[in-house]
Amino acid sequence: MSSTATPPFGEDAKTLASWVYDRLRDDIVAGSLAPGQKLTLDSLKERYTVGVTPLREALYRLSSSLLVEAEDQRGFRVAPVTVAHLQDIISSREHIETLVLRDAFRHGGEDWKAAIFAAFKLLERTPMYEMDNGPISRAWETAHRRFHQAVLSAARSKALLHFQTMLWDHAARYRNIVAPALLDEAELQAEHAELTRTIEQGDVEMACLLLRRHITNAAAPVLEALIRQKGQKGKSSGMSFERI
Amino acid sequence: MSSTATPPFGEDAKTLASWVYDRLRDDIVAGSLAPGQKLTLDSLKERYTVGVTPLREALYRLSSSLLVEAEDQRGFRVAPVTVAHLQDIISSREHIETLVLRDAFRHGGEDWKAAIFAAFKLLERTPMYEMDNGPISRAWETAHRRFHQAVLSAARSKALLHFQTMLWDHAARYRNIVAPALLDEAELQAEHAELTRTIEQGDVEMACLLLRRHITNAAAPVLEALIRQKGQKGKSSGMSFERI
DNA sequence: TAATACAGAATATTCGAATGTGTAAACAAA
DNA sequence: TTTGTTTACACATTCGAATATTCTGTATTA
Repeated sequence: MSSTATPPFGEDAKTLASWVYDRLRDDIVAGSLAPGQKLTLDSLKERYTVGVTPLREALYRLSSSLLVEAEDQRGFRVAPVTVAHLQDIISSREHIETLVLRDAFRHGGEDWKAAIFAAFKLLERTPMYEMDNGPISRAWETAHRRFHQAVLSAARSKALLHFQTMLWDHAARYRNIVAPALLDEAELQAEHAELTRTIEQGDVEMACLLLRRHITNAAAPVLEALIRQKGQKGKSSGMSFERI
Repeated sequence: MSSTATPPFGEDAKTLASWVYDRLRDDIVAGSLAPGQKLTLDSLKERYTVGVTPLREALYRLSSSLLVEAEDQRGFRVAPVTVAHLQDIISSREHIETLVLRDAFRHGGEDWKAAIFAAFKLLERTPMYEMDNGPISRAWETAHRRFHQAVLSAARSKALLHFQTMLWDHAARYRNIVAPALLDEAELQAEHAELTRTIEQGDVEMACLLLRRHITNAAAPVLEALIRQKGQKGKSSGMSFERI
């Protein structure tokens, strides 16, 4: 359930602070740390077996990308999940990714298109679910991310790419929390295929349109489910507590 | 030169970490901490008379907004200043602020327009320079920021407003570092006036066009000066060291 | 000469303990 | 009961010291 790896940092993190940052981000995006949940230093110390120093550094980094809320003298909590916020994320992604895609077209060459195709093929071979009604598979999440990254990779704007990454994490979180088993794999993959083909043909306008529509479509069931959830329970499922 | 206030936090910061964060951001944006400069914990400890803990927390926050570069086990440095980066900031601002302004038009009412007018009037009364050939006055910077904030304040998108704030800080830094005494006060204020008037009249398209042009125009002399600087000195003025 | 190895200094990272701040329960007064 | 006050506890913040890593200059070797 929770990511119970011990500090001996497995991958490329060279400090505890970076290691626990990656871990916290993943756990928040995956939903293992619930929206609105209070992040006590003591509980996190136990969960990740690190001291407060690297924890606080990681939490502050996450607060800058709005996945964590920090308030002076009152600690940290996981960013809440609201309909308005999801709508904001979706709409911002549509705008930003369109801008970035145009930028990518301006600077991308054949290698760019080849990388997209490779990422698409890899994604195609990766199943979205490992069990029925289970969570979205980690492997698919990675491949999906890589595909969209490849699509935008030719863009030069560091700033917009930075924003895109932030928005992506938020969108992924909503997918995982609200609609673990709600996505239509075939439909998504068809959209990826069409986007790949259109980019290969060099049709900027159509590609932007498709990307935008892809974001809308993929988010639609998530948004609907969230609206239903929020409508029903006032506080029942301790999933998300609103502002005090 | 440097901001030598002692920790007894003057304004609203309730922790040393937040206080030193504000201070560092201001000093980086003002150029008191030079681009590319190494930010040793020891030197910062002395400069601000705080321990390493709040310092590191503040530095990590700044690294998320790209004003500071952090590298594991190698500490922190002020983000370098480059022509490509400035161009990216300008172009991103044009795109993002246009989006946000459209959003503001969708949701803003008379109170919004009134707030813009008030901020404009305040800015009009604030002189940009206190001495000839000196730095841009703090008061003008604040009033200028407030005016542009007012223009965008009716927008609902938290995400885009967050991005806008980040970009603004970067743009302000380039203004301060590259072209302290280069801006044409009268021209800028004329553009502010025209923008205010156009928004009052409710002309969305024209307002977006003007805002975009304002960003371009205001940045132009800064960009030119930077290109000249970079062209001349390889390393002479220890102002900016490029990547290793 | 160039490349490598090493010692010592400089620096970054992390922990545990001390301090300060907010919060909720217990109590007192109205 | 309601309102305000105190107190005790939980928690966040911060420091100084201990540890680990990187950097710099010097010596060694091919």
